Amino acid sequence: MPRAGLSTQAVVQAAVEVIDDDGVAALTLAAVAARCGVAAPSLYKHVSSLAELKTLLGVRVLNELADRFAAAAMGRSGADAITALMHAYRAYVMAHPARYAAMPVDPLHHPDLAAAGIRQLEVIQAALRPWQLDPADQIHTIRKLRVVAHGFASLESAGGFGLPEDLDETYRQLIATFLDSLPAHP
Amino acid sequence: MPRAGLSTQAVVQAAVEVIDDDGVAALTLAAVAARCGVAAPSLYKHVSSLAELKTLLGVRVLNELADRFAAAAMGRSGADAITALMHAYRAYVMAHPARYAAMPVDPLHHPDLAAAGIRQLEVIQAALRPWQLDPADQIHTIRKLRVVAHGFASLESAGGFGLPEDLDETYRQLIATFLDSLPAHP
DNA sequence: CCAAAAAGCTACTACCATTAGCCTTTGCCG
DNA sequence: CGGCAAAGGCTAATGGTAGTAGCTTTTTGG
Repeated sequence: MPRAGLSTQAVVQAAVEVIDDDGVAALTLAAVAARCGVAAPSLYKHVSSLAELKTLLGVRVLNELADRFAAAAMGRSGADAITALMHAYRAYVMAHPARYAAMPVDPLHHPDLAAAGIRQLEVIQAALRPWQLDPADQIHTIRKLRVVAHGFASLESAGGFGLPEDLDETYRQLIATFLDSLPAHP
Repeated sequence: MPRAGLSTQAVVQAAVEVIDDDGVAALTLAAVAARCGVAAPSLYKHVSSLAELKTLLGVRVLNELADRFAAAAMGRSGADAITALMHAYRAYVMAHPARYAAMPVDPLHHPDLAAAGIRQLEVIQAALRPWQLDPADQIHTIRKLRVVAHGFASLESAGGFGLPEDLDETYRQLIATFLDSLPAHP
């Protein structure tokens, strides 16, 4: 019985590979165990339940997207930074649709997910700084940005748009409309 | 062994009640059978599989939302009609979040769902008629409307907005921004 | 070098979808 | 009105799922 050398993060990594290959519905402990070369009950040494594995997967994916956000915003400001953020969001979702489907939509309500969710928020807040919005306006603005990015990305990744062509143009118009809705900034 | 008097539509109705009560994750044949007062295998006389039941549920929900759309648009035109449609969308989702979660996002790709999906589309097309958009613009415009309505409603119904207050204002702004992005009409 | 913790395993339970095959009710036709 | 076939229930069984219990082996730390 040689030891497989697993760890919690290795199990999460296997879960990512399972959903990348076969979709989020194929995420079972049996599939993860098979990929790790281990019997299913052995996973309980590293993960307390399937629900916890899904939460850990959520943390992983939230952080991955926050990294993309930070990279996209770096060295840009104003409308340029916002545009880059929104394109980074869409690019991530299309590159990893199953991971996006595994990303919880309400991270702030779960203690283990909140930190990763806040990382994303902070990047957006920083990008909006040039507009010097008052706190209430800032909340509405961040919400609207999320609505546009999440709405478009979730529809696109789920095949919700009938015709595949011209989606770049639709998204470009959405970003332009969102930017137009912001007050002028110095 | 008195007969329960089931039918396919009665089974779908029981499925609606199951998800309304316990969420979309609780939709199992066992739960539906219990609500019908019947053993689980008996459902196969009316429904060929759980997957088919989910499709039928999707048809039901798509048509229900299309009905709301039609009712909201009736007797209105222009920006007034669009505003009413978008509020009807949000109101339906908040009244029946589990049904919305059971609504397929890509109905046009499934033959059994396409008709119901097209009903929704036609109501939106009719509401946009005053703008006399050319076909390409019409596609982009309908997509943008869906992005805003679906993005907001799916985030709200999933608890994706941290603070509950002022959501009416956020949605109002989104609708206003969408309407501003349309060309002026006569 | 040994003891204890960590990390595997098998065996088991409970629940799920689905199939097979049986039996009773229902409705139609002679 | 009788009977027969179809329809709509049922139980039993299969294979897949999450999770638990308890055992064995490996690793590690004193």
